[in-house]
Amino acid sequence: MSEQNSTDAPAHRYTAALAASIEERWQDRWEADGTFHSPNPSGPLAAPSPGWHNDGGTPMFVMDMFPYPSGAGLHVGHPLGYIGTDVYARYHRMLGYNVLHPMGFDSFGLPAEQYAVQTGTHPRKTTDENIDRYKAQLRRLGFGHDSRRLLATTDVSYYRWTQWIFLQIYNSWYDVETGRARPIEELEAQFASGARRAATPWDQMSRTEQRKLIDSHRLAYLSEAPVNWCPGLGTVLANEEVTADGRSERGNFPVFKRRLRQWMMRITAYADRLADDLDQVDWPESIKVMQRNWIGRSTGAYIDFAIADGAPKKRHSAPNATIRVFTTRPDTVFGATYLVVAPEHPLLDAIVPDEWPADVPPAWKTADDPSTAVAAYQAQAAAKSDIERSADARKKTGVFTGSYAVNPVNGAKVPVFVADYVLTGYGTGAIMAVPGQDERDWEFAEVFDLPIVRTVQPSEGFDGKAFTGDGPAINSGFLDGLGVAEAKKRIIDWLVENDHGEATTTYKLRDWLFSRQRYWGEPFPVLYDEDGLPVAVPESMLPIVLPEIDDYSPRTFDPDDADTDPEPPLARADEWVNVTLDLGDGPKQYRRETNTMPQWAGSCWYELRYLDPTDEGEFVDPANEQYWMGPTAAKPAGGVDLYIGGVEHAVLHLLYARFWHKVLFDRGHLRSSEPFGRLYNQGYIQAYAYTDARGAYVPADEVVEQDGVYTWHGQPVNREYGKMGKSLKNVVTPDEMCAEYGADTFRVYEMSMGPLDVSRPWETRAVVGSMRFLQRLWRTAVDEETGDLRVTDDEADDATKRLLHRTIDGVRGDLEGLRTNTAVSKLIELTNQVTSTYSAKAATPREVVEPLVLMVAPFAPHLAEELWAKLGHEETLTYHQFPVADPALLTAAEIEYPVQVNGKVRGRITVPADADQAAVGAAALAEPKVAAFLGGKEPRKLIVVPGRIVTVVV
RNA sequence: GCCGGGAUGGAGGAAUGGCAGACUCGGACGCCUCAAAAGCGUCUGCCCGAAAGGGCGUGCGGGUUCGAAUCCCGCUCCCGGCACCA
Repeated sequence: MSEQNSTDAPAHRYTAALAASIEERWQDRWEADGTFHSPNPSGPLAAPSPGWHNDGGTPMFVMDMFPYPSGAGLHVGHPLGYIGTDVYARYHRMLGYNVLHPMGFDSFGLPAEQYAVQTGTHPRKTTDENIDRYKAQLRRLGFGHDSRRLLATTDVSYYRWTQWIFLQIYNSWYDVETGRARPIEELEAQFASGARRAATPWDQMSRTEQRKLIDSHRLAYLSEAPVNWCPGLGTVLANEEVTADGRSERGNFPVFKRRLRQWMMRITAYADRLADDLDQVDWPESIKVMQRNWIGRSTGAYIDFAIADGAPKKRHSAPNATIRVFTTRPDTVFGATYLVVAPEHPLLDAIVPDEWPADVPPAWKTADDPSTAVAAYQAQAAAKSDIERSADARKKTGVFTGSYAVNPVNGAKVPVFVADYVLTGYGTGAIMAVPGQDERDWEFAEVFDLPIVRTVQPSEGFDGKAFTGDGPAINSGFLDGLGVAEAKKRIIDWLVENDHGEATTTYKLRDWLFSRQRYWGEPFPVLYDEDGLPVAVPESMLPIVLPEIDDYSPRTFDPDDADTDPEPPLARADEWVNVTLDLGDGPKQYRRETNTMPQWAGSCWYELRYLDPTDEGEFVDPANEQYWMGPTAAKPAGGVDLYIGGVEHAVLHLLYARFWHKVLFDRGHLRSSEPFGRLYNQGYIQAYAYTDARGAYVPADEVVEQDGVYTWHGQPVNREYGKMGKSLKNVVTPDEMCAEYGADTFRVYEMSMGPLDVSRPWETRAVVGSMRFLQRLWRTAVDEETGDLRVTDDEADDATKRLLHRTIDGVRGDLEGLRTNTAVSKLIELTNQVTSTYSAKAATPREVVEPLVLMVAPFAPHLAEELWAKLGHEETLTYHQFPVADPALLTAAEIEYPVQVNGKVRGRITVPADADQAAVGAAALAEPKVAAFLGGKEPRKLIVVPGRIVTVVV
């Protein structure tokens, strides 16, 4: 040992270097032994595994929202949830559960494709490199993932099943009668047999007409949908990719709303079940609320308003002369003083007369004739982007159509307006306006000086305009005096009896636009025949593999030329696109679908593939799905036992995945009816970022703070709080933390920062606290100078033993509830107690060290394995039983009670734990300071809370 | 505007009707060291006080209770979601 080294830390202190060697060794051993392999009941992964409970262990499936493998790699925020699930999974292995804990990659996506467009590098290459990097980063953190189940959505062996599931959806229709999806052949059989009727009898339709009819019922269907089309980029864009002034976020090109033929998924068919089945899953209430709001179910009624005769020159016959409105307040129909239809309403053309009718207020005549006025307004509305519409929100605009309708309850002639505050996509795209009970209608009525009739008596003291509360009906004929709920029932009965409407339910949820003009996505297993009609690729021809191409960019156009059509990159792969295939009726020419699926597709079902990742015959073996995800008493809809991820996926991913799961359930492929039985949202780790005087970001790790002032190289900087990001120069990576402290320290730190579901700032300098904890723990069992075990078989002292058992009890409860931060603090307390009691002695009692090591194992698995081995155990502790508390040791022999006098603690007494309340009370009154307050008098009240406190009231 | 969540020391947080501030960072002082780092120990909510001790204190104002960070009523501010959905 050299002179300089002699003053260094002791040779066997738990340092980052020692941690690194321990961690690498155990990671190698776990991998070699297949420690975290979870056997399936059936199939290729059914081989037995070490420590597995083949005879009655309860299955438990724990997983994370899998990452997109970005080029930037992981920062310290990403693993928070992964560590949480790993702690939970390791803990449950030690409780005897059969735990499945996999990981994977959501690897289709735009960044790799954009990089490919810029550099010509195949997205596959970029993606694979990024995945390798992520794997290395994840391995360094010591996760107990079953490595055999690692999957990537870009693997052909994975996406062939994504395509297969698409075919299941495509080949299904939703039977409203039975409330579930059924094979499309059964629908065709119903039409063919006459059990179900179409407008034209089945046998009088051409084969093409028949196919179009069937196609219109599929759960995956082609539709002309308005989308954001950006000719300059050659692609359609998501709403999030369009700026407030209607241009592309990337490139700043104009974006046009265009109706294009796109694939849609009929998620709306499942609206009720997606809303109702939330009652069967254990999710945060806030997420359930967000999903319910997104689905947006509201109950009300359709009411039909006939167009009044007379004014229009064009004559109409039923049903075109009727405007059907949707309302949640049919009880207010007596106050409907006008109608409003959306600018896109299909009936608009038919009801607009050639001339203004007589007696129209001059202010309503915004043009020479009604059709000019309406056309101008329609053009103006069409030019507005969604964002502009909402920016103008509440400023009511519209024009009179020149047409009148008849209120069915009182025969009143009411004007029909067109206005953009009525949305075309919701309800019927038409409303009855009741300004007395609706704030928006009131505002519009003020603009056009329309009559306002109250139909609900406002509550006393009400001084607003529209009254939306409950109250007795007024001015409402036979409804007068009824409350809102009762009035609704009565008016709906009346509407039905008189054939003017019916009760109904509407939803905000829209069908899901499912195609993208991208290269790096799953190809659709769809062909077009010579009639241009879609034909499913037979299952036997899957997978449809992405073709190799030279140029990954879509064709671009003159940015201002809206009348162009997207040409996806795949459209240029001529040999791939144009094929001759025999689908059973002889070789024919087909053209392949050249759109690809959105990135959501792969994440819609990955939890299922984890169960059987190597199965080549099925997407998942039913026996495996039943075992890991089948319904149980505690989990009525089945699904993953714990799914942890960020709240940003509250709606889209979680709703789409539930939808696919339910289709597969309906089609008999699954026993679970929900994919995720329990969901938990971890918080975000955020960070401070610093800007200099010019507003440029400076490296956060070079900023120093003194007395609340932040400076960078001497110049003052401004502090912001938010995300971690490369451009913000505040990224801290787990790699850095592992190098500086070790993976175990990093894991402990992330678990101790606070509750898992709360967002909080990252603070590198605080990580050392977790390092110190592990160092102390190491030192209780290992001599820092010699590296020898310093453990004795002597009995531990009573106080330490009792604390140990209280800790066991507390840590079990905390881990069950995912309260990792309080679990860690309890382990630190116990370690501190052991340190202060035994560090000066020759050795620490084994009966304390062993359970402490086992309890630390879920958090710091490498260190725990190392100590466990040093303690003489040859087997991994992964499947060793978690310590069990001895109830006899959970309470102290004596209890110290604080004694309050009038709410303030004035003294303390120590009594035997088994003392009865009277004895505790007597001891409290005898305490000198308490007695002084009493001054010899009897207390007015004496309250003994067993085990807690004594309160005296004088 | 509507819906949801939140506010506790210098910082992260603990306590869900019973001793507010566990545990951790930071800070002060000390030990060890030639020295520094690491490590270890003591103290660390605020105010008065040399100390003993006392007073105040969980965003603000009320209330219930022997007792409230915790329950109830009324506000303020912050974060997230939705946003003309009839």
